Amino acid sequence: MIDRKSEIQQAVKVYKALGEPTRLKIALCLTDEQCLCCTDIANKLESIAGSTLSHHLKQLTDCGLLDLRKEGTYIYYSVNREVAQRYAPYLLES
Amino acid sequence: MIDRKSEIQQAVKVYKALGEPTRLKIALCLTDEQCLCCTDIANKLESIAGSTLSHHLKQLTDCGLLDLRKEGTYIYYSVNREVAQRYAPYLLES
DNA sequence: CCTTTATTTCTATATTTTTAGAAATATCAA
DNA sequence: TTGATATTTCTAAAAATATAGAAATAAAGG
Repeated sequence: MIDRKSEIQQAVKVYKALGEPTRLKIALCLTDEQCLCCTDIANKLESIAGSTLSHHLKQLTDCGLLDLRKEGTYIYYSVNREVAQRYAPYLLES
Repeated sequence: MIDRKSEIQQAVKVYKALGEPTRLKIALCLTDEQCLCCTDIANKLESIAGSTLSHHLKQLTDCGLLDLRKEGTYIYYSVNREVAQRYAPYLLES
């Protein structure tokens, strides 16, 4: 049972997550590349501290926009297509 | 000629505008009601200062998400369906 | 012209967010 | 166990944002 209020709250979280250039870039490069780990993503962005990236990835996963899969020491991130489709299908164009 | 970079910049602006509860509510009530003036919108939100509302409406129009039409002393706002469709069709659900 | 109403701009304050260094945790491999 | 790499958490500082009061602007009507 998802009520209107909590749905709006998720929408706010998703849009807040995407409303920051670094995080939008992360989301866009994950839709291109399907699945990347933290270090791969860091390499795609000019220069970013690991702790900063971790913080951004947390926001993107907390709102449901990214899924993650742990594999040994690595964590692979990918876009949750259902959430993207609902709130920001723009991400899935290309 | 819209290049990739400025397109991403607009996307960031749109998502930043929607990533704040008051502004998302404004956008949602405009998609419901088609067209409202400042004062109408203020009445739909529990309590908000005129100056604050003005600030939010500016952000929503600057990113292209809202259109406005001046009529005498009044300014009527409405959702730009093209922009909403592109970046956040969620707004147009009903 | 004066008054009223609608809206914006200016200014200041409080809150949130972004950023990254340093230390901590986790997993793997030697 | 030790060492190396991946990632997170803690902490603090700098920057951005949200909010609203007060003054300013704009349009309409008397």
